[in-house]
Amino acid sequence: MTHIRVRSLVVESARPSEPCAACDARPFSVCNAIDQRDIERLAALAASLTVEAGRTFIEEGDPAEHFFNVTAGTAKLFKLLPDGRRQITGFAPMGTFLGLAVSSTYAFGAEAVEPMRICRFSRFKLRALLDDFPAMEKRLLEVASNELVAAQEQMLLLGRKTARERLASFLVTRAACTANGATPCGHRAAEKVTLPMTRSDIADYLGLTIETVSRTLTRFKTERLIDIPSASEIVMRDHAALESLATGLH
Amino acid sequence: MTHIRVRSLVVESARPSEPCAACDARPFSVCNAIDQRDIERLAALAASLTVEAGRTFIEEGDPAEHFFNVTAGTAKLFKLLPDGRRQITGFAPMGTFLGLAVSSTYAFGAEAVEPMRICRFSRFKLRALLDDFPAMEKRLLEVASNELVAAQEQMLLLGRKTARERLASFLVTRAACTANGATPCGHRAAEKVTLPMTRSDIADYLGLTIETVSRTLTRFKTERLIDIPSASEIVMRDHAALESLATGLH
DNA sequence: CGTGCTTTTGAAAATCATCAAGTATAGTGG
DNA sequence: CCACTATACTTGATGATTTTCAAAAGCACG
Repeated sequence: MTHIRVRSLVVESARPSEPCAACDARPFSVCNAIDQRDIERLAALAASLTVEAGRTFIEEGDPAEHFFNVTAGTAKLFKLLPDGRRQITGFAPMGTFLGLAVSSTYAFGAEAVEPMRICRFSRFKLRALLDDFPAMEKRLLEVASNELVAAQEQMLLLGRKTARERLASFLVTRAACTANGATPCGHRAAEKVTLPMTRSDIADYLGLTIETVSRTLTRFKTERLIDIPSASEIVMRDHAALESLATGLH
Repeated sequence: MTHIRVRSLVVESARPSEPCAACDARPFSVCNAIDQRDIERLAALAASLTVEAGRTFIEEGDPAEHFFNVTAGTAKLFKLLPDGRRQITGFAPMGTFLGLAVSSTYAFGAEAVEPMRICRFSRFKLRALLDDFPAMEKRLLEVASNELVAAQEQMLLLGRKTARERLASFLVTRAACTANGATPCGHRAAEKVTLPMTRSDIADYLGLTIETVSRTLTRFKTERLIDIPSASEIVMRDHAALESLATGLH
């Protein structure tokens, strides 16, 4: 198989190997706003790419030529300061649409946390297509609205919550959004939370240091709020306590 | 961290006293996506209200029955924790569209910083109207995208910037967005920045305490970066230095 | 010219960051 | 399969920025 390097990602096929009609991520993405009979038009625009773990596939400040859709795996979205300080603004699981912006350059970077598959669309062509599919534009507005709400919640966390509250919030949200089977963001609280990201990622997401993340999790463990069978697995032992911590009730 | 809760707001007229066609805020708002000849349909949905300074006109968690458009004055948008900790997630100047959300309840509160005029729309009716005006829906998506970018920038500030950097960022952004005449968010850097909000508001916006805000501004003054003719007026004496501070260059 | 509010300033305290080892864990090649 | 190395994670001691507590100084308003 010939891998062609385009900037920092690997192009596996110009045509989606699994066309939109059979896409696993479709039920969770804006694409499902397009009817079965029209889906071919979307598929014609899509390039399916593989991104290996740790690879940056959107570079902050680069010309924004594409939209992306995460079809498998998870990405982290981040912004950097010149001296290297990093803020992860969100994690993008399967179904996430990326690249919404009016600006001509990307306002954030994106890097694969785990091996990923993404769908890439020409910004220009997808914009044109959107004119024919107002339903998809409506979905995009819904998605953007939801992200805005999530962003405000995150601002509350970053601006006003303690380290303990931040970690509790993170775990509770993760538990609600953990992929149990296929659902990327269900509502049932999971017992076990899988963390595909490193402590460093968590720290940069919560505005803390890795040491504080580690210490806080250890303390949760000694307090019997969680178990830590492995570094990337957390078992919620006292979901109620964590939730009340997360909402700021000490 | 003052929290005065007032439910009702002052309704001045069911019909806009200044109809949409002659609205000062229209050039800066999503409403200008609607043609002159169709603007009456929008005006028919709009109720123009006066909100006195300090009044809460959106209560977090209340049923989201309306959209709002700020036609004069400035609002602060915020989220609260049960113990009163507050995070201001943004300031909404003239032209801002409020209430975008899929949820049936408001995800944030809104309170007038200065005397305001707002346009109120029934969520249900405006949604219906939007189906006839895809251009306005497109504008809404643009607006939401821009706010998302701003939110990410704010997360970087809250999660990773020092107090000095936060204040510098705040002043630089304010300078760029200060209403010089009519433009609510121009690009020319203003010398003088007017701060309609209190130190407490600034603190809650930047994730700091009022004391830290005050001390940091005083230090900027002794360092000749700014002048503070009055508590609500800041003169940028060294815009370049503030900008490099804001971007994290010490 | 008080009265109540916001703002400023000072001193002490605390949370979280930094510096520094030490311990798992995973991936690699012998 | 096992050592070996690199990386990630944990734990401890110290330190600094920011918060908290406290009080004085400005300012607006009746």
